[in-house]
Amino acid sequence: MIKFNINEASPVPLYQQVKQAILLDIVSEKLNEGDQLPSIRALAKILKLNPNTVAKVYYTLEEEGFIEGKRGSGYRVKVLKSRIDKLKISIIEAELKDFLEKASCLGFKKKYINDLIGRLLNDK
Amino acid sequence: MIKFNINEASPVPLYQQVKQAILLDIVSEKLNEGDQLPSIRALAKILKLNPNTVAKVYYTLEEEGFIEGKRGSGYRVKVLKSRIDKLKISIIEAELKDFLEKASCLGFKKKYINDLIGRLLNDK
Amino acid sequence: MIKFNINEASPVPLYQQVKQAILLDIVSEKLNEGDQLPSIRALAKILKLNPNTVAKVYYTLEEEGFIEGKRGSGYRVKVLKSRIDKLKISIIEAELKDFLEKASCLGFKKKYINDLIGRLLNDK
Amino acid sequence: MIKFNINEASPVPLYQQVKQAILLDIVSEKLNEGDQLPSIRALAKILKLNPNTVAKVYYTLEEEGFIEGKRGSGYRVKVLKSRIDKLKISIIEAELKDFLEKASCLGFKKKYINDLIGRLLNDK
DNA sequence: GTGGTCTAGACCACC
DNA sequence: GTGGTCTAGACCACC
Repeated sequence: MIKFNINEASPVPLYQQVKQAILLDIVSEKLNEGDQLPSIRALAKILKLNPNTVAKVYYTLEEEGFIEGKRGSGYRVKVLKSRIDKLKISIIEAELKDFLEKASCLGFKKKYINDLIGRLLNDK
Repeated sequence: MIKFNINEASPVPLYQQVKQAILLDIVSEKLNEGDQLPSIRALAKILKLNPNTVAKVYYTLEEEGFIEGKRGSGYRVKVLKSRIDKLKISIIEAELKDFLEKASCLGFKKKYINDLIGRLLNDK
Repeated sequence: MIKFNINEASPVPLYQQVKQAILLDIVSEKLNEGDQLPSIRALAKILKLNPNTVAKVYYTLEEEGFIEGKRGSGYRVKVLKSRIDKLKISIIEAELKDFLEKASCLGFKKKYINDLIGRLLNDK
Repeated sequence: MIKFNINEASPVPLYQQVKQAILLDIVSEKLNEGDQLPSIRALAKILKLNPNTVAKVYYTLEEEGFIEGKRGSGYRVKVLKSRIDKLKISIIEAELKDFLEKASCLGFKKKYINDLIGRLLNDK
């Protein structure tokens, strides 16, 4: 089951939060080619959202080619392994650049960051 | 002068983007205790925003204790060095945890991440 | 229905007057946990105020933890009985201290004040 | 010396706060007929206000007949004992009515209020 | 329908 | 000049 951390107070629209959660599961291969997604109504019930909001999620994911809907049989994941691998790398590099930029902006030295990373990586 | 990268298309409200930019300059000590901020109207003109929007930025920053305004004489930075140091560390640790969680969620191994960090840290 | 005595001429901002009126009804338990407040637009119409002004009232009451708003479904009262009881007492004691201080400052004797209170209390 | 509790954050304009403080001293007979008031500039310096603001105070107090200014010799208190006595009583009665109304609005019983008053009156 | 953000522009107290 | 309040009215996400 997909893990949704919906944050009501966030300025990010709910439908985008839901979309990101599904996308993350596709990219991390918890959801795979051909997997069935919950129905709009079912997911709306689970997340306590209006079905319109969930419909918007599926509609935009379909537009972007990550899932595919058929009348009467719901939505299924539809995505190439090669596309996922590219996405993964571009996501993680962008995130890391972001982090390093912030760190340098706050005045942290390479050594401090390296130590911190070492510590947190081994905590896990 | 504060660097503002306002993103009109972002779901993050403009006033929060401006607020974050100022906060970043306070935390990174580009803005220091006692420094005068541009007047509401002046900043509004620079950023091509409505004065009300900038007023909201200053008002909420004041509520959170980072700046202080006086009738007739504008806003000034008002923040303790010790508070900044704590903030810095908590920000960078939270960002890093976020990043590492995403990385592990996407299935990247420690080694891969470590190599990537090494590469990007030395690029700079 | 909440009773609003808005005084246009007062130096107290309109939004604070409205806020105080609502707060008084919460503290005096005319408004109770879970009660729905009128929508921003409805209340603005009733009080002949701008919706922004009423929004500010609700926003600040929410910040202080007295009411809670949800997108699409409006604001509701959200306050613990125990908090109300404490508030009541602290309000009435502060008001009374204020009054007694003024009275003593103006040179009224205990006896005079006591008689006056006795008279006014029985008038009611 | 007059005691000024100026509250910068209050919505009550500063000039009205200063005016009230002076008026209270006149009514409580700490300032008496003929007493010299500090000069506009002197008072402005003490209160860290702009001289314009203090000038407004004196100007409106003069308009209302409580003080009188002469070119070259500053302002003096000018008020009849009978007027003060009437003022005193009307002030204290209005304050008390206000207090009792709030108390009854908050649901406090006569007995509770009486006890509270008894307690606070004897504290002093 | 609901609240949240935003613009344009006014008036006030204070400097 | 400065900030604080307020109106009129727009557009968006969500119900």
